[in-house]
Amino acid sequence: MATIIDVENESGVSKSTISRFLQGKRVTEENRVKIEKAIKKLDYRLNPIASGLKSSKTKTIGAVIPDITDYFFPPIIKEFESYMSDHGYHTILSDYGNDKSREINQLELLIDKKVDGIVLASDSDHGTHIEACLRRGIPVVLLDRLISGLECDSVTVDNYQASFNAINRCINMGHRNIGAVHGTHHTDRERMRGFKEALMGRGLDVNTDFICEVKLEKGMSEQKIRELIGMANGPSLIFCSNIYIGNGALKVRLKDGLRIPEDISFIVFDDLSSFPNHDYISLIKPEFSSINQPLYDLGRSSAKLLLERLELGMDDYKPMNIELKTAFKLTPSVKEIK
Amino acid sequence: MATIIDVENESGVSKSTISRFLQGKRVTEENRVKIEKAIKKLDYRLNPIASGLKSSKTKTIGAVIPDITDYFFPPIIKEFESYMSDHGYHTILSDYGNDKSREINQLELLIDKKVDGIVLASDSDHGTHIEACLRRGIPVVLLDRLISGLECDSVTVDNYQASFNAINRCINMGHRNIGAVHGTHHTDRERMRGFKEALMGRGLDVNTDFICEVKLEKGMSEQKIRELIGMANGPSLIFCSNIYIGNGALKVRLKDGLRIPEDISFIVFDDLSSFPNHDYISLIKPEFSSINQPLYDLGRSSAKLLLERLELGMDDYKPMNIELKTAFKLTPSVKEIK
DNA sequence: CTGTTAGCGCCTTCAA
DNA sequence: TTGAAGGCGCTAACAG
Repeated sequence: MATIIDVENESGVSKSTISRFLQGKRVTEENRVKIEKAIKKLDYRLNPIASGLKSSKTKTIGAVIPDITDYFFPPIIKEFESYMSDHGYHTILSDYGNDKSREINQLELLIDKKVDGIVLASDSDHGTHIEACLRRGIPVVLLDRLISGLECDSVTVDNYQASFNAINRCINMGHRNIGAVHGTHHTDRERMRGFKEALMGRGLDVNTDFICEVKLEKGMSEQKIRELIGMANGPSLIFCSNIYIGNGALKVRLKDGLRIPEDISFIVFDDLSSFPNHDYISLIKPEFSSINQPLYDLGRSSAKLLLERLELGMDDYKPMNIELKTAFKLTPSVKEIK
Repeated sequence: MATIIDVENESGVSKSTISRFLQGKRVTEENRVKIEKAIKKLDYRLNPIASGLKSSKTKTIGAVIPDITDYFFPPIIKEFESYMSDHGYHTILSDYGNDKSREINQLELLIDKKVDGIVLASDSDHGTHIEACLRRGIPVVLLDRLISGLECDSVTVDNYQASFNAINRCINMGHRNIGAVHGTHHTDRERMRGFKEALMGRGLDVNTDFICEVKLEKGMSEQKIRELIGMANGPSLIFCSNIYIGNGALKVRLKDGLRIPEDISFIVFDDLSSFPNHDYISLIKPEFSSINQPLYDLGRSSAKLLLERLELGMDDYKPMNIELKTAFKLTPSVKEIK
């Protein structure tokens, strides 16, 4: 491997000038030609490790997520990585497997690794580990999930407003007894806040009998949905606060031969058929009404925001918070009640 | 940030001894205690950039794949990253978006980055860019897809044998007119080789009218499947050489109200319902018969193999090739023909 | 087993 | 604008 010294010898130009040239600084035309020729001849490549030693920059960022096999992380990460790559950054993938302690651990490893920045979809209810990054001058962009009490750059969606609006639409369509099955994450809580305020805003009761919390969405939601459906004088519509609960609804529907919307109406936060490779779900009619997140935009916006922060630096840090808009897709899965 | 010099001063032990200690080499008990105390007091962390400069090791590997939003890469990558992480390596994700030239480009970027190794699911029909890695001493593990004429470590599945066996089973069940819709990748070709040899081995014709190639599986397979089904004296069973074609079959089935297996029998290479978050598909009965790949094992085996190669070094390189076994799941989607 | 001594390849003052 | 010189933090050869 040729080093800058080889280029110095080959070109007759000092390595400091070469180094400057490599950084795009001004060099006399004469030297430029000499240097370029030598570089080409030797097939010289800048050694990023050596340059990083002095500057402490690695052109590497860490993407810390709960589970890459989850629905929405692949498209988000794909777009993020692609954008960062186009801007000269490599992306280290760090899957903490929905394990809070591992999330903290992975963040520390990335700090030690000297990444230039981090994008994080946190599952934590405190921000100590994140503040540790910021304190060391490593910017963090929170993705999808905020942490209360933590001042930090972030890219999220309008969970509250979207849910509020969607429920309002259903009320307009005549629904009065509206139930919900929800998870426990920050996003679920935001969505349920929208749900409840929509009801209250229209003077409707928030009937807690109609609201179920499930901790492990992937397994438990089916049962809860059956319970709601089975109630005498139960809800006419069920709001599923995330896609796993929506999948529970889908399973109940398929297994029990539920007629939608005759038997019950559904709204799901996140649209299964909009995820890559899940489009065939749309063939099961009617599709569930859904609130759709802009997945690729989440990836792109967080990449842009991180790059911007990298430009700005961490001095007098003023968090930038981006909230993206979701789209509501109303389908015949919501019955019009006269 | 404390450096090793600080630890030297604090502990009174020379930095070379400290460095050795940090690498797990033998040190007197007395020095060990001194060093550990100083490290703890100063909260010293090894700077990987600096160590990399001398050792030329970055403890980083590149994972180069065609599309992270594809079905099987998330679980594979998850397992790979997790295993590598447990062994002190970070994984750079590099999605080349099914773009051959970008694949080559990404590999070069990773070489320049000085990664210690690469795992690659290639879409290339030649190995020039891979040989460039090997020549520079960067080991590559080919994942899922081999490249003819290239001697390289690899982890694949038994595409040929699995297809051969599956088709044989169908022949045993009485099928004589067997069609196929297949893609164009190396894996598809292997699978079709198994398909054809199974037929020939039993003295059956390989009816080329029953065999369709589709280039863009995601869009075109539906139509091809309809054509096969619509033929007078057409095949009684269709083999779909990959999951995208299987999805085409699923769509035709749902859209056209196809009865399985009364109207036609199906076998698909890869089982949709076995992918994470796709389990609800199994509720559509009968499930397609399928050949199942051990996704997590692909990730784990390639990680293990890469680590092993990192241990062995690249001197007198003898490629190691691992072929994992798939499992055949026979369901009522294949009709018994008397 | 330890400390001394050179670098690893690049960047960054500094004086010219 | 340029070159000389020193240093980033750690590793590795060497002699002891």
